Amino acid sequence: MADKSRQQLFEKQAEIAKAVAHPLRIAIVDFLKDGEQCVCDIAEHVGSERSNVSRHLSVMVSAGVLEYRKEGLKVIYRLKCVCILDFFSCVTAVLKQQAKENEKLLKAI
Amino acid sequence: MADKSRQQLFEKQAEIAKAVAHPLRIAIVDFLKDGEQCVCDIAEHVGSERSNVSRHLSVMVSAGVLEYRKEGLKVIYRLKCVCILDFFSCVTAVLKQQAKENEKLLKAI
DNA sequence: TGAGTATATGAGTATATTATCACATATCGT
DNA sequence: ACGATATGTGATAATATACTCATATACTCA
Repeated sequence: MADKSRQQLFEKQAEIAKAVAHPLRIAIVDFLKDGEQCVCDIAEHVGSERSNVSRHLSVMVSAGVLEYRKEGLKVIYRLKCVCILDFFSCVTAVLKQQAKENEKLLKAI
Repeated sequence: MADKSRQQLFEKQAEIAKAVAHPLRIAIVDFLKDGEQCVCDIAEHVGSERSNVSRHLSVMVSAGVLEYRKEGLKVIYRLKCVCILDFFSCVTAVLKQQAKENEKLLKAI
């Protein structure tokens, strides 16, 4: 039983991880950390088509990473849980470690 | 310029996120949080074929999430950066929020 | 009501990811 | 050197994901 629900937990976690495991989606989250934005402005900022961005946004909404509100013609998206930004500090830590290793390698040449 | 290197940063971050964006890989990381393990034991613990697990492991090594050492016949994997566990507290926070909302919904019925 | 704008979605294609099987490689003990 | 065991990898098929274009929907304002 614990096994089955553990499995489900892992799947749910994977869904959330997948939701931010794409360069464009990371760019979107990064943009939204400074405040909510409409699809239109997001698309322009990340340099992709609106329809594509719209789809990426809905993936992140499904995963529970983003939420939105409608305002007239526009749909405005924002981070649902700011804690998603912690994810990036974690990722950044991994990157820094890699950079440190590369530096060591370079010095060793 | 900042744009190009930003793009690269997002891609690198996505690579790391992808590395843990799979139920089996999350199960592996969860297993390894208690200490290093060989492929054999990991495969048994997560209930998958060794060759499959081996591939998942190498993905995570490439991304910089895991590292390994060889000991006789065995190859023993461990978390390279414990900070990857922070990722799970972040994901858990998202899940808890979702659970809270579902609870509210239930009560409203 | 009708033109214009923002967003979402269906369909199709291209690409990436995953699991499996068979086989290769490496290491150990005898 | 030989058999046994652990791990890694190539090839393939199944599946999932991403992007684009065309179109649908929803809202605003004149």
